[in-house]
Formats: sequence, structure tokens, C-alpha cells
Amino acid sequence: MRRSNLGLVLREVLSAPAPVSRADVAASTGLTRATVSSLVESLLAAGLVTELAPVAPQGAGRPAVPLGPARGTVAALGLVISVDYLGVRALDLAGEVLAERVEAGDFRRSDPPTVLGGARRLVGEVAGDLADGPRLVGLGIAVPGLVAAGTRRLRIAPNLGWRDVDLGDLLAGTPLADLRVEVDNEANLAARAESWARKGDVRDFVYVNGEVGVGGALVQAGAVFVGSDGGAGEIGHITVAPDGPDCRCGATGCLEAFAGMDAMRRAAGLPVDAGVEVLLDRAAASDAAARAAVEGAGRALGIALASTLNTVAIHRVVLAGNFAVLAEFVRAPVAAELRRRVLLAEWSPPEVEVALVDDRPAATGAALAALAGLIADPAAWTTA
Amino acid sequence: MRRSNLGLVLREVLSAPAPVSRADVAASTGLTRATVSSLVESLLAAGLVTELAPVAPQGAGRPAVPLGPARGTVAALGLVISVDYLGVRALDLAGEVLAERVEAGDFRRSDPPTVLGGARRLVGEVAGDLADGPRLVGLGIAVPGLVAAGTRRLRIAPNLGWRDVDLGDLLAGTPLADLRVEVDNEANLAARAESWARKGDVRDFVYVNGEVGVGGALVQAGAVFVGSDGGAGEIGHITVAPDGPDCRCGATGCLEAFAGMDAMRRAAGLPVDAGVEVLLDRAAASDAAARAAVEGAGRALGIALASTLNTVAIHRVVLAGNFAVLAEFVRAPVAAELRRRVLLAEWSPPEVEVALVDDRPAATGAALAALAGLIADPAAWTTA
DNA sequence: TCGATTAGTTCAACGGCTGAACATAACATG
DNA sequence: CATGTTATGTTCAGCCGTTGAACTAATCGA
Repeated sequence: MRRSNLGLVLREVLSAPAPVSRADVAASTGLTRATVSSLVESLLAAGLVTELAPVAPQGAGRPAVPLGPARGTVAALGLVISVDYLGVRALDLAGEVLAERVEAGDFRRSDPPTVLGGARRLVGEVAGDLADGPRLVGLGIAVPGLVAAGTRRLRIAPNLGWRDVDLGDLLAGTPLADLRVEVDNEANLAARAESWARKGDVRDFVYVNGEVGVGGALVQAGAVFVGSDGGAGEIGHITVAPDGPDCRCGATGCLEAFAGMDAMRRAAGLPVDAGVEVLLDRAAASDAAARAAVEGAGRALGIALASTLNTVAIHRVVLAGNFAVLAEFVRAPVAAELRRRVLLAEWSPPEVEVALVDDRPAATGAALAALAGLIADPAAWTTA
Repeated sequence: MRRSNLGLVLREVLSAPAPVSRADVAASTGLTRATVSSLVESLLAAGLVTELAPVAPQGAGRPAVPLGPARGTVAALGLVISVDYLGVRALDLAGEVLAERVEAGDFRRSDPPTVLGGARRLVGEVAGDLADGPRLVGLGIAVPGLVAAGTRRLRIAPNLGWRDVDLGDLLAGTPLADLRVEVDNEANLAARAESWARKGDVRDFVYVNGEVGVGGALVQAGAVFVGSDGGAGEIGHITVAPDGPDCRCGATGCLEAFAGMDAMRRAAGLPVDAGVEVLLDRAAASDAAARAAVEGAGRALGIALASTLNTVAIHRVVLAGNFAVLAEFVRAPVAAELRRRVLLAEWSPPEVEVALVDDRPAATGAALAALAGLIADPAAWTTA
């Protein structure tokens, strides 16, 4: 009972958009102020919650002591294995980045053991940076591929050229071997970070992340819907135009063949090493080819998203990655296609927003996934 | 605490595929046998659970007393407002139909107050049939239209010609006015009944219901995913062939224009009043037009479902309604299209199954939705 | 300066879970 | 057929944790 109430109170403190007092928590959970006081004391002792500096009191009565997530006492690691970099981020309960390392690389058609060796080293280094600091409670791993729901096995990562790689034992044999490991798709985890950042807000949206590939995820009521195969919301290979350009996946006219970075770059006539910023600059400078490339990508994205919105009955889209950078030019065509193609547009007008989290959201999401176990059942961690 | 444990034990008893003993419940919930005994006693007294006849005991030891849902003590009503009939079903916790009334009608372009008056009367009659019987705990209403998640307002029902009808106050002014009312889409509720029937089994699937229209719903981990607008999984108006036949919705080439009952009937050259059975007979008799109609519908269904399965990463399809009746001929083309078009087919081969519940599943689902409140928190009902 | 108001704490009481012992009812075996 | 074994269900004392009321603390307003 105490177990579940500890979790209840902790979630209440963490998910509140603004700091809450003990009395607030008591009111919103239905527990007594006395009980909440006792529970908060445990959470304070465990280093999961802190008393914040009192704000200027408003109104009569004893001023409330605002509570917030503890900073720097416990942390989880988020590892991103991406196509062009490895990154490890340590996040505390406040969502603060305590340490981070990023290493560029090119992992197309790479050798899993080699890359995983590097990842293991990087994780160790970040853990070392935190020595004598926060207690580590888990490791989340974000991969650009498919992970069956609830497992830690990467089934396929086309851009890495990996198949059937077990990531659950990444830390075996290292000093961190007893860290709990969670593995999920990059887009799912990035969406999780976005959902976390929107705490208190409406949290139903389809998240689309534009990188080399185009990933996506579905969020309903704040939770990521992964389907039974773990790849729900992956819109990169929705057919936008059956007789469109070839796609890496073997089919033709996929969304990625219009809105993937390579496709946009090619359409804009840019060199293969040009970044998004170049594309943005050209588009802003009214370069016709760049404009056409970006707006074409937007239209394709709108067509693909319309089909997704129709099947999941969600009306909000969150643009991330390249699409967030290019939002100025992508948003309008996406919105236009959605207005035209979403069946429920008349009742729930589609909304197109830009992601709040723009700094490697998958790394944050991976760390959050690893923190989730602690948040669900803090008692398991306070006693141990 | 007792509240939540009562619910926990009740759910354990209800959701078990086979009758469980107090000891089983203790083992699966982690509670003590003593606690479970006490909780079960409360549930027995409240008439939510019964002791079943002991089965032939296997193995040594005192034989267990099997527990099951109580029959006929509490019930919920499920009302279906469909295009061609009104139906009310009373269901107890065992899923047993305690009373039922069905009235045929034609409610295309009907007047809401008139139809609702009939529905109110029918609900009253079924409640009357149960006089002095079970205690009624709620009313679920299934409608062939869109209901925003969490509300009781029907936003639009194209086949009824209704818009913005509040169903929450259907029973206002009647003796049943204090029944809790739940409203949802027909397909969502039918899928709920199917999920209930599959207790213990894997419960991730896309449910497709073929009637005059084609409805659908998404089920993940046993729960219906409704999206924020309540119409997730509605596949009737997915575009199957952009330049296909006209659809009632105004667009062309929708799934319904191939796989709706009217479309199949027309393609098979049958009169407008022919039922599915006629179509089945013709197809079984190798009538070329009937075969072509049914198999064409199957292919269209497969194409539409492939897009759904791809976006939600589920690999199981459950055919219901006309599609269940015609399964013999529809299944193969659906499966063939899925194998060809589902991206994850290689890892999780799509499975096409026939619904277990074939008798007005939406009525059962509506009643189950109304029972859900009781099941979630039995204490609220035992004390009152 | 003194109520009014709200936040947080203390403490006795009670409700409900736990764990161990016990009763019950089968099977197994010589 | 008596006895031992095994598993289910019940009884009961003990204890943990929540409750509710009274109390202290801290600020505002008059």
C-alpha cells in the first residue's frame, strides 16, 4: 500500500506542470495531508524529491513549501545508436542533463559487435563522469529500427544493416552490469521525451521525426502506442505516390523518397554533405529548387500523415528533427494536405505543431524510459 | 486499499480463462490466502462472484473451490442503435444474456427524438423483463457513428443522418434515470466484446466488421484504442483505388465501395434485399459473379487493412459481421494482400481470424462497457 | 496587534494485511 | 483400511499505515 502511494505521490510531483505543495498533492490524490507528509518525507530521504525555494506567498495562510523532483541524486542513462553518431546522456528526475558524450561516426552497414563495443565504452565514460554523483537506476537504448514490444532485441535496423541483435546484455561484464536495460525505437523514445515535455498539456499527437529516414510515433493520453510489433506510427514507407521515385526499401513512392533528407537535398540540388541549415537558408533566400524540395516534402508528409490521422483518430501532429528546422516552410503544405484529406477535419481541425524538445530527443526519451521503472515503484529503489 | 484489492480480485476471477480458486488468486496477485479469502467473502456477499461446483479433483490435497462470476445478480444493459434495428441486451458478469429485445426498423435519415423514444421504451421493457432480478448497474449505447473519446455525445452518424445528438440523458425522466450511461461507436464496442471473449489469449488485433458499412477498431493488450477523436480504426473510407467507384461519403474508391454490403450485392448481381446468406450460397455454388464480388471485396479489404496494420504495427486481423459469414471466401484474398503489403510480414506474419462473437457483438460490448465501472471499483457498488 | 486563513505535524485509533498455526479434504501407499 | 502427504481454506494475534482531529506555524488583512 505504501508502495503504491509512494509512486502516486512521486508521479504527482513529477507530472505537475508547476511545483506543488504537500497540501496540493493531498487534494489531488485524495490522501490525507498527514499521509502525504509522511510519504513526502520518505521521498525526501530517498533523494527523489526536494523542497524548492518558497515563492512569494500569495493570499493569506501559511505559505506552501513547493516540492519538485530532486536534482542530481538519481539518474538514468540514455544511449542513442544512430546512423551517424553514438550519444549517451545522463538525466535526473528533473529532466536535467547531468553528463553527456557524443561521438560522430558512420554506422551504415556497420558491424554490431564493433559499434556496441564503442557504445559500451561511451556509457562507461559517462558513468565515470558521474562518479560519486547520482545513483544510476537504468539504461535506455534508442535504436533506428524495430524492437518487438517488451523485448530488448533489435529485430531489424535497415539503416545500420543490422538484424536480430540482442541489446539486453550490452553491459554484461562491465561494472554497470546490474543496470536495468530498456530498448526501443528512436522515434518512440523521442516521442516520449516530447510527451514528457508537454506535461499538463494535451498529449495526443502523431510525432514525425525527419532525419536521414522519416520516423514516427503515436501518442495517446501521454503514452506511446507501440502496437504489438513495436513499430506503430512508422510512416517513412507509407506510399505517397505509387509511381513515385525509388526508395531504399525496394518500393517506389514512399514518403522517405520525398521527405527524407537525401531526397530533399537532391531535389534542392545541394551536395550530399549539405546539412538542413543549408537547405533552410536556401529556402529562406527564395531559392526556387530549395523551396520546391521543402514544400514537396511537406505535401508528401501531409498525404502520409492524413492516412495516419485517419486510422488513429488523432488530430495533432508534432514536427521534429529536420521538419522542425524547416517548419517555416513545411508546416503550411502539411496543414493544407491534412485539411483536405482528414475525414474528421470538420469536427477536429488538424493542428500542426513544432516539437518542444529539439536537442537529441531520443537520448532524453531513452533515459526517461529507464527512469520509468523507478517512477512506477519508488519503494523498490529506496529500500535497496 | 480494500477498494483496490476488491477490484484486483474481481478482475482476476473475471478475466481468468478457466475458474480459479482462492489459492490461485493469492498466487497470481501476491496477496495472502487469508486476505484473498476475506476479499472473496465480500465479493460473494455482494453477489459479484460465486463458488462453482467442484470439479473432479486432480492430485493430492484438499480440492480447490472454483470461483466464477456470479450469474444473474447484477447486470448492465447494452443498447444498439443501428441502421436497421434497435436492440437491448441485459448481460450479467458471466457474460450471460439475461434478457433481450430486438426491433427491426429503418433508421436511415431518421429523426433522433423519435428513434430515441423507441430506444427508451425498449430499454424500459428489458428492464421490466428483469423486474426483481439482477441489480442494474449501467447502460451502454452503441451507435454507428463518431463519439468523441470520453463523451456521450454522438457527433455524426452518416448512415442515420444524425449530427450532434446527446445520448447521455436518454433515460432522464424514466425510473432508470440514475443508471450510468456510456456511449461509444458500434465497432469499438463490438471489438470490446471480442476482446472479452478472448480472455487469456493474445489480444492485439484489428477488428473489421462488415455490415452495410465497414467499421473497424484497434485492440492492443485487450484494450480498445479509440484515439482522441474516438474513431480510431475506422477503415471504411480508406482509399483502395483512387479512381474506383463512387462512395456515399463523396469520395471515390473507398473500401466501402468495394466491401460494403451494397457494393458486394451489386457486384454479385443480387437484388437489393438479398441477405449475406444468399451471397454465401451463390459463392459456395461457384456462381462466377458472386465469387468475383466476394473475392474482390476481400482484396480491397486486404489492401485497406495492410495500411492499417502498417501504421499500428499489429499483425492480427479479426473478421466480423458479413466478413465472418463469408470468411471461407474472403480470408484467402485478405491474407494474400496482407502478405504482400505489410512491411513487417517477414517478422510477424499477418494472421486472419474469424470473430468468436457472432451474435450482435456491439450489444454485448455496450453492456460490457457499462459493467466496466463496476469491475474497476466494486466497492462503490457493494456498499451503496 | 489580533483574528482569519492556509500549510504542515503530531498522535491516538482503527482498518486491513500478514504470517503462522490449524482445520479440512482429498490422494498415495503399504 | 489406516496412515502419511499434500494442498486448500480459515482463524487469529500482531503490526503497519492511513485516518481524522487537534495542534503548531506562518502569512495576510484590518
